[in-house]
Amino acid sequence: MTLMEKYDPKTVEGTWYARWEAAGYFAPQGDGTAFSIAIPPPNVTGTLHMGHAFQHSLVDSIIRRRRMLGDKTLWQMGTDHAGISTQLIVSEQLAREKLKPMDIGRDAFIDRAWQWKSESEGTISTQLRRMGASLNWETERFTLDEGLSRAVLEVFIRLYRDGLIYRGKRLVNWDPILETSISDLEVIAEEESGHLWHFRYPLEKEPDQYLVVATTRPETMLGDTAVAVHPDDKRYQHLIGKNIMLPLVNRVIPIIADHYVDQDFGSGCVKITPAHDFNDYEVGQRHQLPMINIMNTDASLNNHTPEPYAGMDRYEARKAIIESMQDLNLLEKTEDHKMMVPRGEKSGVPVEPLLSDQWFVKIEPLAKPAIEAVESGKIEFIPKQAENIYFAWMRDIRDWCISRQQWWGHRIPAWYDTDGNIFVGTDEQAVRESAGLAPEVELSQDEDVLDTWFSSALWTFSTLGWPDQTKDLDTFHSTDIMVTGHDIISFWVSRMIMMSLRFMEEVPFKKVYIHGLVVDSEGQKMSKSKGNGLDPMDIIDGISAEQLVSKRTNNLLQQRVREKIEKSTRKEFPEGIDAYGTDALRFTFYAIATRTQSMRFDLKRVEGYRNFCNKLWNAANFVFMNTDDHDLSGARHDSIADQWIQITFDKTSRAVNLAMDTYRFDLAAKAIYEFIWDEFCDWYIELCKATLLSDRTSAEQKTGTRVQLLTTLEQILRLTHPFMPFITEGIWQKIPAQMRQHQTIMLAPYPVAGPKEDTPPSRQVTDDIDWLKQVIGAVRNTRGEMDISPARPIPLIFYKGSAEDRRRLDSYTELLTAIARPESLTWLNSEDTLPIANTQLIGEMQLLVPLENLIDKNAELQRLAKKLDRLADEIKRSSGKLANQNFTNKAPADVVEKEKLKLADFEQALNELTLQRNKINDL
RNA sequence: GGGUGUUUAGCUCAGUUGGGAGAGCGACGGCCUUACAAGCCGUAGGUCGCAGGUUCGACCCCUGCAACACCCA
Repeated sequence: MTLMEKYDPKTVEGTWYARWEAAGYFAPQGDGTAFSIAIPPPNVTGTLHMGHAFQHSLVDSIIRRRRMLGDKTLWQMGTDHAGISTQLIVSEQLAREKLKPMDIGRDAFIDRAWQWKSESEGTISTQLRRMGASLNWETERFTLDEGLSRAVLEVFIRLYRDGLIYRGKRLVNWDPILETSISDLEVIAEEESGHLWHFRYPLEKEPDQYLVVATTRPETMLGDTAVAVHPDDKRYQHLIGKNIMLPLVNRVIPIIADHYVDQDFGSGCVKITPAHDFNDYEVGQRHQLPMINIMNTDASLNNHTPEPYAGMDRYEARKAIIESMQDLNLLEKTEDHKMMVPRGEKSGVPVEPLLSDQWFVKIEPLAKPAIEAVESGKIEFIPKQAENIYFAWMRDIRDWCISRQQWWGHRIPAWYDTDGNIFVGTDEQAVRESAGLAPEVELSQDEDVLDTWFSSALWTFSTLGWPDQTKDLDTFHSTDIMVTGHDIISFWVSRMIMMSLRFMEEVPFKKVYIHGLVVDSEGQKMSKSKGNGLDPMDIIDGISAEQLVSKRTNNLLQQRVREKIEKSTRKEFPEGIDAYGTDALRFTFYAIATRTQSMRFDLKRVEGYRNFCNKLWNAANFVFMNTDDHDLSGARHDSIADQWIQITFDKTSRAVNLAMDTYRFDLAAKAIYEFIWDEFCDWYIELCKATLLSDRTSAEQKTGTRVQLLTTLEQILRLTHPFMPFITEGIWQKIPAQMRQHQTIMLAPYPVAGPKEDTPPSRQVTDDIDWLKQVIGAVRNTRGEMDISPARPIPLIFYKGSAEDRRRLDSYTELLTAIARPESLTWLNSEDTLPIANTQLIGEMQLLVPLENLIDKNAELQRLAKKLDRLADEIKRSSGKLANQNFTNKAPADVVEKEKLKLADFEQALNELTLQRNKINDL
């Protein structure tokens, strides 16, 4: 049963996923320990980006390994409704029909949103399946489905009753395009260049005197209700308590003293606009300043502002105000200024701090136990340092604004009567009943919906059936680990911890693995606007340069940006992207999953692992070629190589299991890669050829080798399956059935080697193979250095060897002959005279290749000179160390002893090679 | 401004109790050796960011500095 000649990922990956899913392998089974992970819910209408692909690859390896280890494993699937994003998309669809949401109304809008959801929800699931993610689809959930909505209601109502949800007028981040509040976390502040305008504010009683205030946002002056100076600022102390006549508005406002002011910034005077700046808001609270809201929800100025500014857009007003101030000779100067501009993550426009009625969760009482859960170790962050991000956020946390002025989401279960009294309950009927409201009392429900993260915060338990006490909830909560990015600790991880502790009275997960960010080969964050993103599907399936360019520049409005992206894309991917397959992509993710905050993604790396797949494929091909059509049931005799490969495999499986237990995916990948390529392919298979191709080896020996080839391959496949699920299943299914006790490799046991085996017999085996490797290495070295074709047999002389060397040479002549291709093997004792020869040292023993007819005298002398130089350096270093009494006195005895042995080795090598050099020199 | 992290071969990165600097890719040289040229064999290449300190001994621990990245103001 030979395999195809060349590894083709498309053919290999084929239909396995569909078969696994149909067979129900992803569902929890057996009666092992429960092990569960909840997927960080992707947006239901979204697509899979590199970060997702990376993250889910990591989780899938964890899940697949646990499943193979016999755990009752659940990877819970689900999606969220992505409130703002979806609202935006539907609004854009409407805009193309020249409609606004208001034109069609709330119900029709929500219908459109559901329609869009059903059209696009398949994308992300298909992509997850392409990644091989072994999610349990049978219990898939959605934040807006019936059960999860019930959970949201329950939580809202209970928090409200407990006084942890309140409604209030607060300054919130307002997105003037979306016309909704957004949370702190949905605001992206980036440095931009702007201006600092210095305005003169005249004193009320002495109009010829003035203070200078500097502002980056002149339009807000219309809402100023104070000017603040630092209490210790000597320049202004005499003015504290006096008043300013606010220009343009002609409002009298006080000069106050507050420590918030930075004396060294600008003039040291700060205008205070409590209704339009977060810091000013705090100052305003401290000094009981009036708050004057000067903006409408679209960021135009409202009628609290004087003519002619009322009705102007904020930037129009800015221009007009600067001009007016200049006309009044109140503009002292204008400076260029770099500042952080907060923009809405979704809309991209600068957000406005705006005073409005919003719903809030009082965080402090929830945060306290959440902090304790991490401090006490009930929840463990991996890596540990990530806890700092969490603590920093949690200890300085503000109340969470949970209302959004949108339609797509969980509508806030609050009703108002005409007097503005608030009633909270599951529905209007329930509210009326519990509040004993007469039927004629008019009630209207709050128009707003809840922040998407409010429902996501309940994720670990709501997906398992809560508020119902289901069996799944009982079995799988707390979940075992949450795998997510550091950017989402505050958004989501912290909130899940708070909510789970409150409502489940247990942690949502026992561990949090925080992974880094996947960035492009230049170290830049991947983003649509930069056009440097990669689609995981394109790496799996391949894509032409043309398609890639059009994909990256699609939907980009600015011509200049399009051209730039096209240019950089064509430069980086002149030939497009090859189809590398899921297995190679996944393996790349494991290999780069180190402990750093960001990982550069380089396609060269994927190519390397695609080659690795090809290597594995061909190794399997070799194994099958040599085992098919052979009777493997007969007596077997295991060679040294057969024993060695099993010992080495066990070592590898120990390393992989340890790496996975400590979440070092990179080390696991490395151990597997090195075992398969270096040990199995480069050494074991080559050694096997010696046995299999020789007519001097017995049938028992051949059988031993054939069985061990198959056994090792089968174990490799199981060890590698969690990382590369497709190729491993593909090959595994071709292993003779009697060696497979399961229908699928997915449910076959994961290789776990017993305690470390360092018994004398096993050490003997590995030492012997090491000796063989060294001898063969020395021969190859000689051939390489002396430019002798591998096809040309050369005489080999073993000189000054020990009895052990002699035993090995006698035992492994067959193997040595097959690989090293000697013309002859000669054993010389130390008293024998030596021929002129190339010399390689193997411990005490020398391996000589006589130089007659082979020699290039100068080249050989050069080679030896180089080696001698190196040895001289080492000897200098080593002897210097040993001459230092401090070292010999203070260092541990074994370290000193080791150093002495080293020095002796170096010196011996130096002597031998010097002798050689002199001989050659004399030629 | 505060916090976190990074700085090791040309590139991307490992280096887990402080004791002889590693891998992959790339480069160079040689091989169509009967699984694999997506391969095989070999070679070269590093004051481990800089400056101090601790130590018999520092890529590793401490201090300072620099550059870069991310997070929070």
